[in-house]
Amino acid sequence: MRPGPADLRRRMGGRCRRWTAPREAVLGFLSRRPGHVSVKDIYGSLSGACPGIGMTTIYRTLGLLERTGVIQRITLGDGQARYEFKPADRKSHHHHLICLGCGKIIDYSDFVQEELDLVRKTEEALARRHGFLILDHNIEFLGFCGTCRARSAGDLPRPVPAGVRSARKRPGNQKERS
Amino acid sequence: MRPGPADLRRRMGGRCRRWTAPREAVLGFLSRRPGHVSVKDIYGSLSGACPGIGMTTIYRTLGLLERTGVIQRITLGDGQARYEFKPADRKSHHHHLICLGCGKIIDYSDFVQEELDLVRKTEEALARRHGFLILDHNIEFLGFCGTCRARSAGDLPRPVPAGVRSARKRPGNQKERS
DNA sequence: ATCTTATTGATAATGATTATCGTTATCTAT
DNA sequence: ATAGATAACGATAATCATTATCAATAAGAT
Repeated sequence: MRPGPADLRRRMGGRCRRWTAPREAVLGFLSRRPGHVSVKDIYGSLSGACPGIGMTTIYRTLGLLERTGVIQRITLGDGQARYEFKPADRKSHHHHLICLGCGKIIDYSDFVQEELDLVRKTEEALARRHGFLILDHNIEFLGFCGTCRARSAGDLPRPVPAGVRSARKRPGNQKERS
Repeated sequence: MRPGPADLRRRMGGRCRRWTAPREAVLGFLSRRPGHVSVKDIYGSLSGACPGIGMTTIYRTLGLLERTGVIQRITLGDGQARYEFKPADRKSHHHHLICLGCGKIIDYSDFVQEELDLVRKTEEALARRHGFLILDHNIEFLGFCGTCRARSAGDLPRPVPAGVRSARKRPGNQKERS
């Protein structure tokens, strides 16, 4: 079942001094909404749960949630960070499949077992060889989805690369920053 | 041996109409310098090879090189894109090990074989299941390097998360558009 | 109910990346 | 070599995601 307010707060452990309406609203929204959410998505969706919430507060709260480990930050290179709620159970581990044509993101969770084997082995070796403590990992596949494959069959030298960054073509731009 | 001007240009195939001094300078610099280079690194290093080159040109050239597949763009989330030359040979395939404390990046190329097995299997399944054409993949491990482990032994609730994003604490910020 | 101070939010500042647009220089054809 | 068409350059202004400030507000402790 979906986590309630008390559960959400509990997940913060002693990592914050005060639990406020904006924090409840942001975390609640993320926990309830699957997928990769941008800051503007959040801002635009909180008029009900927390009217008058400011962008600054959202950014600050996201930073808090991220370092607490309750949410994950994802940077695709389109100049805008995305956030994703991390369910408490380990089962929901997944990775991303990104279309370079339209920017669509697909989550997949196949081969989790094989992946974990590889990852565990790699982690041990990296720890031994470089003195690193591994906490997390990301795997992403880049390519073209069915629709984009059909549309752009073999015209590589197009003016704009087409890529996750295609979003940049519009108005201003990011910064991407990563 | 290191690729010469003619080699560099050849690698562009028919993907650009004219070969110019700025392009030669940017690609030459990247091909010669290992690691993850920022736009400012490039700008600051080209006073010799191409005096007077403008930021705009650098950005445009990087975009061209990226969609041609000669270089790879890396976004770590610190608001600044990095670029890396892709050697022609397949041997140099590697991934990144990122320290959340100081942002240091270590390249590693262990377990390439196991990784390739996993990747191939995953690619086939994803292609079948989602109609995707996979072109590339990225794997990165996040954690703390030896130095940072020692320094911050167990004081998680620190004001600033410490993370790749630590760079953001300084002056302005990204936008990490990546 | 009162007090301390963590949080908030309006506003200005930052800085990476793009859009413009007149100028320059690469290639092609002569 | 030379001339012409136009791809590419570069100075400058514009965008926009993210941060820094700072006075006002409100959680949580006493």
